[in-house]
Formats: sequence, C-alpha cells, structure tokens
Amino acid sequence: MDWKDIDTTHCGVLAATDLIGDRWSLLIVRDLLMGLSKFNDLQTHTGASTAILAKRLRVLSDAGLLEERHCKQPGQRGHTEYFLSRKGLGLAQIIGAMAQFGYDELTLPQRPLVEYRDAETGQRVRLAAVREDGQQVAPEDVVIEVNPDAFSPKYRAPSSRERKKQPT
Amino acid sequence: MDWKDIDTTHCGVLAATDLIGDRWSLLIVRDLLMGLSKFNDLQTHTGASTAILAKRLRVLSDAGLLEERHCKQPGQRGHTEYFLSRKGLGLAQIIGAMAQFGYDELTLPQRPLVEYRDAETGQRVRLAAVREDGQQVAPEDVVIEVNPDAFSPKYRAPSSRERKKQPT
DNA sequence: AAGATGAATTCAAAAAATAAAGCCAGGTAT
DNA sequence: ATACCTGGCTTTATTTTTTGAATTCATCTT
Repeated sequence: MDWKDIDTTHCGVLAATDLIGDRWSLLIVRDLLMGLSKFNDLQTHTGASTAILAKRLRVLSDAGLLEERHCKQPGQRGHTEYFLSRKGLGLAQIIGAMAQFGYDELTLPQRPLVEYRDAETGQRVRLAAVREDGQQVAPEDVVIEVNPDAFSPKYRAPSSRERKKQPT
Repeated sequence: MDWKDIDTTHCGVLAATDLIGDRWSLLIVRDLLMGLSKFNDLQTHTGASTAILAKRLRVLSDAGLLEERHCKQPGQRGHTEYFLSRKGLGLAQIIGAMAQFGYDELTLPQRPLVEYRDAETGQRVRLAAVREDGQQVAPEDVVIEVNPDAFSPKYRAPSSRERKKQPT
C-alpha cells in the first residue's frame, strides 16, 4: 500500500481543519457552546486579540456555522450576539471529544470546566462509538478502514500555499 | 453570570489545543490513525514542510502521544516509524468527530476517505453521546453545564504570549 | 568510492499573529 | 449641542511562525 497515492482532497478532517483547525477557532467554539455570545466576552475569555476574533467569527459565519443577532432593545446600546447555528452545533462533538481527551489523558488537576448532561434525566453523558444496531463499541475494537476509492496514482498533498491559491 | 470570571486554565479543550490545536498536528494524527508511520510518507501525504513535521512529531512525542520505533532490519536502511501510543489513540475520537462533522455538515462530494468499523461485526460505527446507563442521547438533548467552581473573580485569559512564557 | 535514503536543521523570504492605537456608530450625561 | 463612553471592528508597526529550498549527516547499496 503506497500512502502517497491516497487523495485526501475530499477528506472530512481536512475540510474541518480548514474551518476550525487552529487554536482560536476551537476556543471560540468552546466558548460559544458554553453560552458566551458577545464579542467582548469572547475576547477576554478566549484571550484572542480583537483582530483574530473578528477574523475567525467572519470565517465561521461565512461557513454558516454562526448566527449573528443584532440586538437593539430600547434604552440599551445595540450590540451583536453570536450563536452557533444548527450546522455549527455539530461542532459540539469535536469540542466534546477534545474536552474528554483533555481530562482523560492530560491529567488535569481540577474538575472539568463543563459537563455534558442529558437534558431529560440529568445524567452525565460521554462520547462513545456506537454501531448501526445501537450497540456500543469499545474504542480498541474500532478499526479504521481506508476507502480503496481514495487511491489515486501519484497523488501528492498540496502545500498550504497551493491550497489557498485555488479559487474554491 | 459574568463570563469574564470563568477560569479556563484547567480546561480540557485548552489542554488539547496546546497539543494538537493546529492544522498540521491534526492532519498528522489523522494519517497516523490511517496507518502511515514513516516520516516521508507523513510529509508527502499531509503536505507539511519537513521542519514543521519534525517539530510537530517532537511535540507529540514529548507529550507521550507517540511511540518511535527505530527499525533496522538487516539488508534494509534503518529508519524511524511513528505510532500513536495508547494515550495517543485517545485522539481517535477527536479526529473521528472531525471526520463526522466534515462529512455530515460540509457536504463533501465524495465518499469518506476512511470508515470506522466494529472489528468484530464489521458494522459501521459512529460517535454518539451515551448516558451513564448506556442509553444513547440525541445531540440536541445534550446540555452543557458550566461548573460553578470554575468561576474566579476578575479572571482574564492569558494571551498566548503570556502562556508561553510560564515555565510549565 | 559514489550514490541514495531517512530524518532532520538552517536560512532568507513570506505570511500570520500580536499589542496598541484609531475609527465609527449609537447611546448617555451635561 | 457637546463631550464622552462602549461595542465591534480595522489599521499599524513589530514580532513570531511557516515556507521552500538547500544543506547536513549517518546509514546503507552498488
């Protein structure tokens, strides 16, 4: 098997990294999931500079992951609030997986910052691999299978410079 | 609730982003999960420059996520192979979540590059939220609860410059 | 000895992130 | 009106990181 020949142009991981494959985007999404919604809250809480925050919010918004609500109640200064769209809420699993990994493997000394719970029963929930028939599968029993269709001769991943040039 | 006061110093997501919160690390881990193990394979397949690849591999290795095996069979040039350690395999959920998000929400035109299957039955496997009693919970029924202990008055997230300075 | 290979490191140039300042609109205080 | 906050940016100068290409260096093949 020659790994050079695998074409990852249409890899889901690659597509996801294009949107949130950097520190700040991930922290911004984390905070949006926690309920933060205002520019200034996100700014001070993530620690990102205003320039970066503005840029990342625009990228997320352009991708349809964010909803912007322009709030202007009478007697209050108007401001924008940012919320994850239905599409953007799909990111919860990624952030959840990162939180789980952080707590499970990186031995943090404190209790989790957030907990994921079932809205109905209040029980804690975790991410797990589940089969089509609903049965859970232990992590070590999950095998990763590369799709043979993905092989294309003489494929080479484009450098990030090259990838940015193409007109999408 | 004043979000400024939430101390994320010990956030699992933050800890995880410190290790793999960038495009190249994520793609490298994706490739390691697919079975790539050699420097050159990873290089051409991810598209990362050699300098970046070397740097990222060292970070992952130092964090105990990677195992390096120095292979030197007689009659062959010796080389190093990189594998995810037990700890590093925990990253599979993060990459899996990203792949799932990529395919579910980013409407990729092609079939998935990889498929996750149950080793025993061969059934396809997805990530899902699961309660303590084993029941699956629909994504929209998962609520995120911020730990009250995380609140600490006048907390402000350190800038990335500040975070790097501290001697860990 | 010459050449190839694996895993880097080094270097100049390009790109991105940073902190700080500036801008602009809407609302508030005088 | 005038002056001044505040939210959401944008701009600017400076620092840091990434890039691509070249180089190193040890091992192995011919």
